[in-house]
Amino acid sequence: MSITEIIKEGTALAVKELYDHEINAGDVNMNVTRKEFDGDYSVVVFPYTKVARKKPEQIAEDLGNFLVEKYDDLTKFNVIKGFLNLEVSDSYWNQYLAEMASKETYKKPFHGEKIMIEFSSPNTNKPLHLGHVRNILLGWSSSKIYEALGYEVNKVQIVNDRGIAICKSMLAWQMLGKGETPEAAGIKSDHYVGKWYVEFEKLFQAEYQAWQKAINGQFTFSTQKKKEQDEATFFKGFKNTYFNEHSQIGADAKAMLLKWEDNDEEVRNLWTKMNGWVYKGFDTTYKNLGVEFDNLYFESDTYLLGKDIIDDGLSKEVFYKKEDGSVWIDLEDAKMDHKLVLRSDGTSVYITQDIGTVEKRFQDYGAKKMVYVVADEQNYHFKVLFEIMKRMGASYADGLFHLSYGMIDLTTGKMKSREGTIVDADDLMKEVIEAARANAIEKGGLEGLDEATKDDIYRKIGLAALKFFIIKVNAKKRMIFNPEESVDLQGNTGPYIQYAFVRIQSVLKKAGDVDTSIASKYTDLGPTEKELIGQIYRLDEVVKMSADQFDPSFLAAYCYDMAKTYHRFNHDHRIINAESEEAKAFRIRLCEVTGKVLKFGMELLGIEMPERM
RNA sequence: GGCUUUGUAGCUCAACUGGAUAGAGCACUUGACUACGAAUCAAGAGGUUGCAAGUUCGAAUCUUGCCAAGGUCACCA
Repeated sequence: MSITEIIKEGTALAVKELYDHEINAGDVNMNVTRKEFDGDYSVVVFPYTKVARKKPEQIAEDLGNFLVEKYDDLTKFNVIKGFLNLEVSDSYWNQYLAEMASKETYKKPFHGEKIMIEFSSPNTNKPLHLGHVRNILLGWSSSKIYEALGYEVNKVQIVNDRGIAICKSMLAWQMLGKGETPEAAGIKSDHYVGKWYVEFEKLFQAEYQAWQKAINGQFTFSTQKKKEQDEATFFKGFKNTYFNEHSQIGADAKAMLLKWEDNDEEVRNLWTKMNGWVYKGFDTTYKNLGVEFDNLYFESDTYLLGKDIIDDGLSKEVFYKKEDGSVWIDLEDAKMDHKLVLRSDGTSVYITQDIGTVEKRFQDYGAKKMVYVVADEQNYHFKVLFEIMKRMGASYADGLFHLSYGMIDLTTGKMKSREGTIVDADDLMKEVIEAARANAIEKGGLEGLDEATKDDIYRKIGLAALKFFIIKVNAKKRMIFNPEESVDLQGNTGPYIQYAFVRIQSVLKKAGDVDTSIASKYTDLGPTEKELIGQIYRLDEVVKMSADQFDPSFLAAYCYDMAKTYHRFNHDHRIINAESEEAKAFRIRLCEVTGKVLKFGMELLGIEMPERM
């Protein structure tokens, strides 16, 4: 039994024996003792004042005596106000450390359960940006965390490879590209397709501007404007209508989409070619980010799915049909709205294909847990989707989870493609690696290594800075991205944690072969040493919490705290020239385990550790 | 307007899910390298947790009402 369980169970037992009152061991209110007090764990005794009919101080005294008397691993206690501070024996910590040192890995063995996690899921008309980076880091890290807990994880993305957006890129390339290729243009291929998307927008805007000044535009403005509305505001709001009803180039793009749906050979060939460029570019970006997927779903394969489920749902009266033939679901009793699931012409909408796709995924893989990493702007969509699946009686409905994360703002405001403030993923990675390189060269410390090894280290440091900067923030919250802070190497950063690891490797290397078997004879653990073991002890709990809440930021905070404690430990204690052989053995072992835990934890965040830096 | 999320130090974020004097980093001031790597450590200063009530032995956390910011309410995806 773990020491925390002993304390909880023991407290429950004490309350039963001393005050004749049943409590659940799991409900015992216990936490790590704050630094300013003596002890390792603290039990809050206020909740027992009613059943004990005593003052909190007296209750704490009673419980403390009971626990220390009964359990050898609890050696001392002190009482401050309503808090019972317990001290764990050095031998317990020492034994625990030995156990952790002997483990090959901290990963749990496969237990048979499966989970599918969807993340990234880009559109194919433009390259990946900062928003995708947060998405990918959350998805990747969650995958690693579930793997560490013994799940089989299927990492998937749905590639939004069809629709009006890619047709815009295709049309612009067809009109102005003159058969050029990304290679010929010397541009990374996904950026090249993105370029044509921008070109389309330019053409469209030019056409729209001209129309606004011409007689048709002026007539529309004067007849349809709201009171007091000026011309600029009106035309801003009118853009979509113009695209759909008046624009020539808009009509051309839509015609192309129809041809695509009709399997027109020429359009399909162009589509295959340009999407191919995009995938090639994405592959590079994913590789540089250090992520990969197990399965891809393409929207072009799935966008027609779901209609049969709608039919099924109609017969089950989950849905209802309006007179015009459109199909709806009434979710008012779940505090939502009426929602369209099939158009009056029988074609599907966004949610229809999601209904079909979720069923397909369950048939493909059979995971009871299926997770969608998607920004919080789609909260309502997923609420509706999950409610529909529940009403359809899907066996996996309770295992559906929307890992909803806040969008990223820049210090200058929101990211908006129209205002050119999108932070590109490739550029960003390049910048952080360059910053790491410049800094490392300035600091020195990599003498004697060849260029390739150095480059690999710069890459690890730069990416650690970027990734940790993003993943340390609570996933649900909106975050502000400051490019300068994202390349910081000091303080609460990825490189700070890497540096703790590098120091450990350096110590271990210098120490050479040390017989750690005598570590258990070291019986005079200092506060910092205990604190460090106490943190190591929390590993399982933190991984579990990150998994349960689908939020790697807990793990990020954990790694940082541990690195911080290690740096202090390293500063306060002599390791190689310790005061005794036992102390040396113990500290070497503590270094080993801390290094292993840090590396393990950071790996779950998708961050690599360098041996030197 | 309905629903929803957020508001904590100058800035970026925490607070183990209701516990002790609300903690870190950055920036600022000061000290520590002939100690196993100073990308480090130590110290200082910085707070009416948006505002106001309420529940509780105890509230940043729960409830309600205001204030502010974001998201969403398409036969778009």
